[in-house]
Formats: sequence, structure tokens, C-alpha cells
Amino acid sequence: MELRQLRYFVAVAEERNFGRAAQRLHLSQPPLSTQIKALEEELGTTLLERSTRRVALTDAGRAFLGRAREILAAVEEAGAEARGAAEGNRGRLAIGFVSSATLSLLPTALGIFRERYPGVDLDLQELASGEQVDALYEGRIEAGLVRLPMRSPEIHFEPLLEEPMIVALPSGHALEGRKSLSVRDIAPLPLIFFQRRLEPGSHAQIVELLATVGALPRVAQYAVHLQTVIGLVASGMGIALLAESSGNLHREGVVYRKLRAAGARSTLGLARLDREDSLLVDRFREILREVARRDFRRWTAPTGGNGKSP
Amino acid sequence: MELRQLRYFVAVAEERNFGRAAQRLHLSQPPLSTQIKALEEELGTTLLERSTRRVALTDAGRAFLGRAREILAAVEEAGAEARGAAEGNRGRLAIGFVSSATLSLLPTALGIFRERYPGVDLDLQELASGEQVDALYEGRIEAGLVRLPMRSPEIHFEPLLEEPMIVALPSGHALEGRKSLSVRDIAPLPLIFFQRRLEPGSHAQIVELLATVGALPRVAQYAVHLQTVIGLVASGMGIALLAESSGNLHREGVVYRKLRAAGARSTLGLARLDREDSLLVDRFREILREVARRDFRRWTAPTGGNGKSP
DNA sequence: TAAAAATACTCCATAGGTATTTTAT
DNA sequence: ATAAAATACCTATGGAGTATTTTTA
Repeated sequence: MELRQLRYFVAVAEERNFGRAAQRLHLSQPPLSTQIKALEEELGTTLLERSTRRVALTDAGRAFLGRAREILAAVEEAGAEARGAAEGNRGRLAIGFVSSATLSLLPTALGIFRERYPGVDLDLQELASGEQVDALYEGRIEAGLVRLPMRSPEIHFEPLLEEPMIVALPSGHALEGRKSLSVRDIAPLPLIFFQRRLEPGSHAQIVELLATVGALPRVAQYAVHLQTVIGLVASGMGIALLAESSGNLHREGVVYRKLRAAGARSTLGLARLDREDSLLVDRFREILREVARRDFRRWTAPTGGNGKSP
Repeated sequence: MELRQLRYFVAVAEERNFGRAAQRLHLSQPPLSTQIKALEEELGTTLLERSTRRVALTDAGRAFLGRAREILAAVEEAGAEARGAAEGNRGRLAIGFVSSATLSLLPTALGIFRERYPGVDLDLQELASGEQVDALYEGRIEAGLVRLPMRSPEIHFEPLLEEPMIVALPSGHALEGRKSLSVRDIAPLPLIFFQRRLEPGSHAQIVELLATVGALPRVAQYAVHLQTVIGLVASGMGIALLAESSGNLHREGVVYRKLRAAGARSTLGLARLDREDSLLVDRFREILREVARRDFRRWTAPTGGNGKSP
């Protein structure tokens, strides 16, 4: 029996639906079926009664659900207790983040961090990637969530999440009917860009992407914040190329479409000073990697540089 | 956090020694170190204080040990409860087994089975492989642990454990000083054999093994039981080729040595009637496979035929 | 027939193995 | 010097992905 199986079972029991439970667990439906089945086989009992219309708990399932919840709670508590006993649950940690991070890793990671280290004051600063580099040098933040690729002396960048890119279109746009777009489709369209100084990584990637079809970007407008970019798209000024998770930011007048292109990926990474060796940053990094693996597995960056272990 | 890590931690805490704990867990020492370290990193605390002379619990470790035990007990209990709720925890299961099985899979597997299905009457019969085939046909047993390879109409054989072979020598024998022996070394020596009718699998394998160096077996004596074989070796009548686990049967006057030869492997397998579709046999089979994977990983048979799933 | 779960396969991350190095007494 | 834990590297199991099939209201 594995904790994973207990977590999965609880999710399915609560959702009463494999597909929704899979979404909640951030995985696809088939492995969920597999794991539940394995659990049932090990127990020699059926826990869930499935039909295509309805998933219901059996008697054994109802009893086991309670036990499973108890076990998972006990695991949480044991972890919390051990970590509480640890030194270093105090101090202050200042972190910079690009706004799009609030649509993927950041909320979950912060939740875990605050639960594990309630004694630590978190200082969160929404900053563009370029600004975070300055903030690191000046000691205003100890770590930052930035869009890669970037390079800067004395700073170590570690990829965390590598998402596909999507296209933000004004609704009513000629291409709205299409399910996905190619680079050729969008090459001629005016683009809303992040300022290069602020987001050198995404700037470089977009230029490179267009170069693959021999095009140069037609810049309709530069902007500073994701909100503004989306707003300008809604106003019909142009389209924008964004990380897939940014598509969770819904707005009247904007639709998102997939971008078909091998290299069209946007990487969220962690930036920190090379030398600095902060326990709190190490822990924050661990949590980020944990969340990336667990909840965003399909996007997890290719075994990102091993950073430096604690 | 994984249940595996909790089990490993409890073992090390109890043994106060990584090597012994690894033995108890049926794995080697390095992965144990790795897992403990991973657990400590996730918790952000050191649980064990190690030196080369002594392993001791830290304060955090002491606290966590209690929690870990509680969790593992809760997992056991939840499983037991769910299985208890299952139908089929009654009836009778008759199983045949070769004596050497009591030195590897059988004790653990029986323990688990009796714990999980206390309502089932077990009828255990020590029988040679050949006898088990007859017993299956006649319905005296529902399943048997035999030495492969064997074939028999209507019977399905599934490999479980594939162990290296060892040589049993009378102590004082000229070859006793050697750490391991080659097939050439032993080819000229008189052998104590299991009767071919009783153990066709091991018979065939030994003949084949000697054939690789162009030799024929010199049969000193035939015997029926492992005990007798060992006794005859002790008496100096000859040597014997056995499965590695049989080396756990210590006896005055007998020493065991490794046999260096690629194909020198002895396979323990499960035999059952093709058609018969018994729930209890399925469960017993599952437990055997579980124990084989978990406790005898290094010998686990090559993804043994998938038998038939329940 | 349509929505949902189960199956078939492919891939890769990671647990575990062996060999070796480091460390503390 | 030696015994034990840590590290390095490799292999292979099995969990998760995508694509597809099966099931049943």
C-alpha cells in the first residue's frame, strides 16, 4: 500500500468521478484508474462501484475512506511536528516573482511554505524578471521566480517549469475559429511585447521563434504587466504569446489558442545569488521543486540543474 | 514523504545500525542511506546522528519515530479492516511446497496470508515437485510451490524466484578453501541427487549445467528430502547443487560455496491447474509475488508470466 | 450514442544494485 | 587500521503519459 494510493482514493471518493479527481490530483485519468485498481486488488475488496454514470463507495470503501483520511492526516502532522522541532523556523524571506507565477507554482508553494514554516515572515514582491536581477544584487530579495533564459554574473538560474506557449487573441479575430495556430499563422500579426529589459527571456524566445519562419516581430506595443498585455489584446491592439498557465487569466474579449511549434516553450525558473547559501531559500526551492513534480509533472523542467543541495 | 521511508527509518532506529537494518529490510545499505537522507531533507531536520561507531536518535528523531510507528500501524490496521470486510475470508486452502521453500518465500508469505485472511484454514503439505503435480490433478492441493522448469498438461507454472545455485561440500573437502567454484571444479565429483521423478526441474538443470563442460553427472546417491541430501553431504558421500536459499540450512559438517556459472540458477515457481479459478489461490499468489518483489528483489523472476489476474 | 472508465503502449524518473570513497575511532 | 556510512554510477521497475477501446445508462 502506498500513500499515493490513499491520496488518490480519497480524491476519487470525494469527487465521485475519476476524471475530476484526476484533474484535482494534476494527473490524467488512466493512471488514476490503475492505482485505484491496484489498491483494490491488494485489499482484495472493491472500494468503489463504477458505472459510466456514477461512482459510489461500497461499504468497505466507506470504512476505508475514514482510515485513509486518518493516515494522511497523521502523515501531515508527523511532518509538521518534525519540522517544527527543527531550527530555522524563523526569520524573513524576500522573494520576487513574475506575475504569471501566481497562475502556476506560486500559490501552492506559498501555502506549503507557510504551513511548514509559520515562523518565517514572507516578503513577496511582484517584479519583472529583469527587475529581479537588480533586486538580487541589491539584496532586496533572496530569490526570484523569473522567465528563462537569462544570464547574469554571480546569479544562478534553475529551470522549474517548462510550459508550452499559447496565443492570446482578441475575440472576434479572424483566427478565433482555429483550434491551434502555427508560427506562420501568427508571424504577420502585430504583437504585444513585454519590454525587453524587463523580460529578456521571453523576448529572446519570441524573436527566435519567429526567426524559424524567417520573420521579424511586428511590435504593436510594449507593456510591463501581464494584466496590461491581456488588456491590450482585448482592445484589439494585437496578439500576445504567453505561457500556457497564463491562459488561466480569463478576461472578456480575449481567447487563447494553442501554438503548434516544437520550440515554443516558456520556462519558469528560480534565480538566486551564486554564493549566498540561505537555508530558507533552500527550503523554498525544495518546495517549488516538489510542487512542480507533483502538480505540474507534465511541465517539469528537464531535471533542472541540481542547484546546490543544503 | 513515503511509507517506504517511514519503514526504513523505523528499522534503522531499532537496529541503530544501517547495515543490519538494510539486511532486515532485504536491501543493500546504500539505498537505505539515500532514503533516510531524503526523508531528513524533506523534514528539514536530522533524525539520526551517525558516526562509524554508533547511530543514535536525535530529539526530533525520537519524536518522529513514535509518529512513524503509529502511521505504519494505522496502515496495517486499515488494510486488515478492509480485507476483513471482504467476502471470502473463509474456506480452506491446500498448498504443496518443496522443503526448500521454507527457507525463502514461504514463511513470510504464510505469515501475511494468515494475518490477512485469518478465517481461512491452511492445509500445508511438504511434497516434492513431481508429487505436487499428482496432488494437483487429484485435487489434494489447489496450488504448489515447485522447482522449475516443469511441464504438465493442464497445469500452469509461474516463476516466482530465480536464485543462484550453490554447492554443498562436506567440510574438510579439498575444495573447501575456495571461495567460489566453477562447473569444471565440481564436474568430476560424485553428486547427491534428488530423484528425477520427484524433482525433474532441478534434475534437468544440473544435467544441462554439466553438459556445458561436456560432463555427465556422477550420481553418488539419490535422495528424497533436502534434509537427507544435506545429511548425505555431511557424511562425505558426495556434494550437492542447491538453490542459494537452501544454504540457510546450516548443518555440522557441511559448507556452502558459490557456483560461478551464468546459467546456474534454480527457479522456485507456483503451479496451479489451468482452468481452476480460485479466489484464495489468486490471493496467495499475489502475496507470494509481493514477498518476492519486496524481500527477495534481487532474485525476482523475470516478470514472471502474468498468470491470470483475478 | 455519448460520456466515462478501462486497456494498450511508450517513456522516463527514480529506487535499488555494485563498486568505491570518505569518515571517525 | 578498520568498520561503517556516504557517494558515484548504472540498471530496470513501474508510474504516468497519449491513444484507443470498452462499457452502460
